Amino acid sequence: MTPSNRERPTDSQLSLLSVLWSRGPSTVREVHEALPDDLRRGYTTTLKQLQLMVEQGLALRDESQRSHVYRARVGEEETKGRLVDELLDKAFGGSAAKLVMRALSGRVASEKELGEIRALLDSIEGGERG
Amino acid sequence: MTPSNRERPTDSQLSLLSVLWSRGPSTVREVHEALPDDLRRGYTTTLKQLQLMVEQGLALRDESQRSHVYRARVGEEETKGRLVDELLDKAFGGSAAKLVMRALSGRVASEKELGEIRALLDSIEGGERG
DNA sequence: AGCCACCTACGAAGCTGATCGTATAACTGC
DNA sequence: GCAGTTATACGATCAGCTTCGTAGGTGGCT
Repeated sequence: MTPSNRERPTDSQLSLLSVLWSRGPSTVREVHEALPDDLRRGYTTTLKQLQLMVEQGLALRDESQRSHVYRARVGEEETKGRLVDELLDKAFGGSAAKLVMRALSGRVASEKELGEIRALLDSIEGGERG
Repeated sequence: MTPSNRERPTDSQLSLLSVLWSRGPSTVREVHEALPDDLRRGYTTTLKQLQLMVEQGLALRDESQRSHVYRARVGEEETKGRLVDELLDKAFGGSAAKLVMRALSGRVASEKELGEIRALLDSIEGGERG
């Protein structure tokens, strides 16, 4: 039932998806303009990518207008979750804890973020014990 | 001074590095045999990969024996840390907390792991406050 | 109608990574 | 010394991603 089972975006596709996730349904031009400068290429490149993404099941498009409107077909949470899972398998033998530790030791997290993580840990432990 | 600044392994190279990290210096054959079945290709494929990895600065080799002995040139912690950082930038806008939450909500971590994460949080907060 | 701006479609080229086949060198045992 | 086994070296292929140029359609405006 989940429409997107095997589709994983490339880095470049992920940057377009990010635009779609944050802007919602958008034309090629809108996506193109919304891209950060360092990721923006030619207009037709953005177009082609979006077309490919439709072919690959990552996006949908509405052709009812002259300027086609694209929207993400894969969810943000789901997609990012998959990326994390992949990294987990590839590099951490599936151990989320190891990944978490590496993520936290590498970068400085704000106190607010640390608090959120604690809260998450609480909810996990609370939910699992009972 | 860090010998490996730009080298990031591909998925396939990462699997070879994992063998080198766990086995230590190894011949091509040893690496080849140590690979999990689903990642093992032809022998010459493993050979070629290791040769490329030397070229790219990911591995070193000792040619003093007939069977060359390869060892990782990049550190495990460092390399995995870089992979995490990349994902962080690509998908989580650099927010370690978001990645951590996704990692923890996706998979079940053991209580031991959760405890370790808590300890890590403690040490971060303890170290940062004063 | 004619022109211009903007749109989509499509194909080509360049690059990288992965995989393998084949050629060739070196050791091992008889 | 020869055969067989095991190594390395190297080139070729294939596939996928990225990027762009160009062609052709559509709409608006004068």
